[in-house]
Amino acid sequence: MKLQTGEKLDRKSQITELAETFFHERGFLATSMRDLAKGLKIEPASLYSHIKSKDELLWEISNRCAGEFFATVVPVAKSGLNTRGKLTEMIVAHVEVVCRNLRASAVFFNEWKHLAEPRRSEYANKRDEYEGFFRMVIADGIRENLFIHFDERFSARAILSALNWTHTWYRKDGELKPREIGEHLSKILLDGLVRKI
Amino acid sequence: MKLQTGEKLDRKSQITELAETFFHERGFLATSMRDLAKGLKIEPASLYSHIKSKDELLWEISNRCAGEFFATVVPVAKSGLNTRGKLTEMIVAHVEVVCRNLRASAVFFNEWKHLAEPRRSEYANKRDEYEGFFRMVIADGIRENLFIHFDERFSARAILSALNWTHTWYRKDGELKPREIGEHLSKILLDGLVRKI
DNA sequence: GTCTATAGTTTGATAGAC
DNA sequence: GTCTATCAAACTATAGAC
Repeated sequence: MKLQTGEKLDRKSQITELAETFFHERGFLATSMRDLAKGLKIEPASLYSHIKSKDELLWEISNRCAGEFFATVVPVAKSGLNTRGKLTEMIVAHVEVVCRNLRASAVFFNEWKHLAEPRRSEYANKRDEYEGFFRMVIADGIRENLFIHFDERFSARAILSALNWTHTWYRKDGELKPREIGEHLSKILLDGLVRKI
Repeated sequence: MKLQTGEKLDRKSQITELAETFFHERGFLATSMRDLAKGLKIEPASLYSHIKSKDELLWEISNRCAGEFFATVVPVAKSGLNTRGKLTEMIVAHVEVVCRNLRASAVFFNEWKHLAEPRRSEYANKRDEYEGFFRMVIADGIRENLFIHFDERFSARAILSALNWTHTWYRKDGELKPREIGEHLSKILLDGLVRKI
C-alpha cells in the first residue's frame, strides 16, 4: 500500500496488493503463485525476489490488517466512554477498519486458518485477544445491569459475526458511508430491529 | 447419513460423512481425495466407485443442507404468524438446522464458492432465494412500522451472518440447546443487547 | 468394490544465466 | 530483478486386473 514517488507501487506492494484481491475473491488456496505472476505480467519465479513464500504473503496481509484492528479499536475499548457508548464506538471503529481494508479484512476473517504453523496458532491467539476486548465491554454492561444477561462470549461472537460481513455489502461508491453502516449495525445490535414505540 | 440395517453406514455415506468433517475443519480445497481415502482406510481410487468427482461430493453435501434449510424455514415464512413471531421462529428454525447439520451447514456457508460452474451459479441463486424469505418478513415489519427502517437487504444479512456462526459455539453436550441459542439470538437481534425497562 | 499402476495437471519453490 | 529451466511433490481421476 506504501506509495513510491510518482504514485507507482513498488513490486513488493504490487504483489501484496494483487494477493489481497485474489485471496479475497477466490481464497488463498485457490490462488496460485502463477496467478499472481500472470496478473503482474512477470514470471512466477520473479515473485520470489520480493517475497519468501506464499505463506509469508498471507501472513503479511493478515498481520497488517490485524494491526489495524488493534490500533483502531483497542484505544476505544480503553477510553473513558460509558459502556454503551464504548460498545457503539467499538462497533463503528471495527466497521471502519473493515471498510478501509475491504479485501485484507476478508482475508483476516476467512483465510487465516490456512496459515502454516506456528503462525496459525499465534494468529488464533491474537484473534481471541481481540474478541476479548468485546467480551470485556459486554461483561461490564452485564455487571452494570445495562445489557441482557447472556454469556459474554456468546454476545461478543454474535456481534462480531454480524460485523464481519460488512465487506459483502459495502461499496466505495455506495450510499452508506462506513460510519453509517457501523451506526446502523450498532443500532440493530444494541437496540434491536424492533421499534420501541 | 442414511443408516443401513445393523446401524452401519454404507461406503457412500461413510465418504460423505467424512467429507463433511474434513471440509468443515480444513476446507474443501485443503482436503484431498487421498485424505478421505486414508481416513476410511481404503485406496484413493476406490472412492470413485461411489462418487463421481470431488465437486459432486461438495455439491451433494451443500445441496442436501440447502434442502434442509428450505424445508424447515420456508414453512415458517409462509405461516400465518404475525411478523415479529414469524421472524423469531425463522431464526429459531434456522439455528436448529445449523445445529442438526453442524458440519454440513459450515460447508453450506463457507465452501459453496468452490463449486464448479454451473453449480456455483445455481447455488448462488438458491442462497439469494433463501435470503429473500428473510428480506420479505423484514420488509413486512418495516411496512407495519414494527421494525426500524433500514434497507431490508442490510438487516437480513446482518441477521443471517449473526446466525451463521452458531456452528462455532454450539456443542452437542453444551448447556445451550438449539432452541435456546435461537431464542437468545432473536432476543439480541429483535430487542437488542441493551436492557429495556 | 477394492486394488495396483499411472496418466496428466498443477502446485510451491529453487538454481543459475543475464 | 527478471528471466529460462526445472525439480519434487501433490493433485484429481481413470484403466484394468482380481
